Amino acid sequence: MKPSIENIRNKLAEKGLKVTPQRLVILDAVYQLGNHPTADQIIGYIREKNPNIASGTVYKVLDTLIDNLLIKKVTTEKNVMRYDGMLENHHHLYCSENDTIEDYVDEELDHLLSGYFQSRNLKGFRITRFSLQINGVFDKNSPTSSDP
Amino acid sequence: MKPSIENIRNKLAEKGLKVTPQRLVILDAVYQLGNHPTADQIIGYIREKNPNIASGTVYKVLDTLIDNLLIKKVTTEKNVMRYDGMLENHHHLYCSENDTIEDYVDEELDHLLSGYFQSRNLKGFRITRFSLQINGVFDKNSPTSSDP
DNA sequence: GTATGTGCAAACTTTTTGCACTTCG
DNA sequence: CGAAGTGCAAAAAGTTTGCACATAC
Repeated sequence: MKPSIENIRNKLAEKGLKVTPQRLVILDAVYQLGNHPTADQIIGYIREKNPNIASGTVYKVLDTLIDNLLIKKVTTEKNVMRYDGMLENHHHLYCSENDTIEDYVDEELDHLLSGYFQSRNLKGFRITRFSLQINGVFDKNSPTSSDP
Repeated sequence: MKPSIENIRNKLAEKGLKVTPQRLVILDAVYQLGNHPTADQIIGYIREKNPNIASGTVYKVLDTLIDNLLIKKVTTEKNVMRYDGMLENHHHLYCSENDTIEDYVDEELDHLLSGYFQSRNLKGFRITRFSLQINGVFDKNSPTSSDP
């Protein structure tokens, strides 16, 4: 599932980016950490094995990866940026209880939405993409939306 | 359309908040500025007529207003918070070209979405609300989504 | 009068920047 | 070798905090 280092090397090369150890390790960290890590979490993770990396470098590399469409930014209500290695069209489940963000892939929803906006053209606005922020709470009891 | 000062006074009082000049002027600024202002824009606007307000106060008041459900935060890809005086359920049009965010009210869309998620229950996640981020560009030519 | 709110200035967190040095290709 | 990338340390930007003073109710 998670791309191998060799795989990551290719992704960088395909974009014409120089393959540096820092870039490998940063992109790998985004994949390994999975749950939409902050820059800080990425730095922490990397420094375990690679204590010499500069935080400025991490920010620069993350920006480069974003510019080259290898990762995406995820907006949050806190003022920290979070990063996402998933590139396919998807939405997000925001859980306020423990600040987690889960990817939510739902092609049927995508079709529903694009169909909706195709008929109902927003005049003066050309849509490039959309994503649904779904807020709520993860719940161990898996309740239905209608509790007694 | 925009609430009068008297109206704002009532909103604060209804929530059991003390009606201070700072709160009046800050909430008024959010309404007047309209387009999802940043704290900085709010401070700038207020200082024109009221140069003595402290920025710490503005942040504290904004937090109070959020806690009391008088305004909402709007997330952005930049790391600045933006504030929104519109409370009704709505979505946002993000225009990357000039960093504007427009409110988008569409009850039909709301019904479509809540209907969709009622049937298709996300197991383990209790949805409290959702909002659609619609990214794109405002365009003077009002093109359809299917250009030749 | 008292709980609540404000001003101020300092501190904190996150992110950006500039420049000499290094490295990938 | 040369263009591109990194480290470092300083600083910018945005926001939070603590505490003495002020004010709404």
